[in-house]
Amino acid sequence: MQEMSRRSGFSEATLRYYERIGLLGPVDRDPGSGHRQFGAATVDRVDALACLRSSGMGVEGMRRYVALLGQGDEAATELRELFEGQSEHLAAEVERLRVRHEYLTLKARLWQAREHGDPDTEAASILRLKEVLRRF
Amino acid sequence: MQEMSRRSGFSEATLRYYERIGLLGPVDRDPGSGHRQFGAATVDRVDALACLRSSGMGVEGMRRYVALLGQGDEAATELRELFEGQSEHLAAEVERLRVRHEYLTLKARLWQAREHGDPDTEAASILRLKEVLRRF
DNA sequence: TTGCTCCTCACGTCACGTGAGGTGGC
DNA sequence: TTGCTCCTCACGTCACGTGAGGTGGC
Repeated sequence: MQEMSRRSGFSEATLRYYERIGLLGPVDRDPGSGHRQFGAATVDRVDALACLRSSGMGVEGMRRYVALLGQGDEAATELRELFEGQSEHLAAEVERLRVRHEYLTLKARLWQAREHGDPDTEAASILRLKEVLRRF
Repeated sequence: MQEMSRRSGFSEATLRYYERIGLLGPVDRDPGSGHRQFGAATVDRVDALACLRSSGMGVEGMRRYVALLGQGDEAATELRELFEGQSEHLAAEVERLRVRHEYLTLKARLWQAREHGDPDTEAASILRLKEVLRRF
């Protein structure tokens, strides 16, 4: 369980929740302890779900993905489109986050300049911040 | 309002919520209509909040940021540390998302191969997927 | 015996979203 | 008059988080 959580980035609570609402399909249990035994197919599915979730897909979308999976190769076109769409979505998100990362770095530099009383670096940081803000 | 929402990426509902809980400080109003008039200082603050939110900071963290802002240069060290921390956090997140983006792209290619009955591309995609999964 | 990891179940929480009903200015 | 954008307020929602109380195997 712990390992699955680390691998996927989902919390243990989230994985239990996903199983409960049917996103994971049937999950085997250890007969003695009742602990979950995630099979290879479930691991693969959770990998995909983790990427889809990261790309902004919600629970309903993931339900749709699971439903398409159940149709196998018949749904190949829809599955391709689904992954293409989320891939583009995530690419755009990554780009936005890169800009915001630059902003945060510059803000750190700005406050460092103020911390040490360095007006030149401060002014330069402010200028570069304005550049970055244009890309918002 | 609309413009502020687009610029920041926050929904209008979120901006109203943030104002209500005190994150935005005092916001001017048009005397006739009661519509919000975001001043330059508020715009700057919302820019910063948007980047901090994107880097995973929650409402409590943003409250802390606003409190530090109120202390001005006295809190320069804490503000530098705050931005440095969130910057690193976001950098790591961007890296994780880049890997996941690659995964989604490969999955799209995989289903495209199945769609067109192209077993070579399918096999190649599966191999590259295994590579990507090692970087999870 | 003592940790450690896992379990279920009920309820709580965070960060907003939504809908009703209404207003000011082109 | 008709859109359009904004407003408030109350309630709803989504996606989990948490805590209580408990279990199996080193």
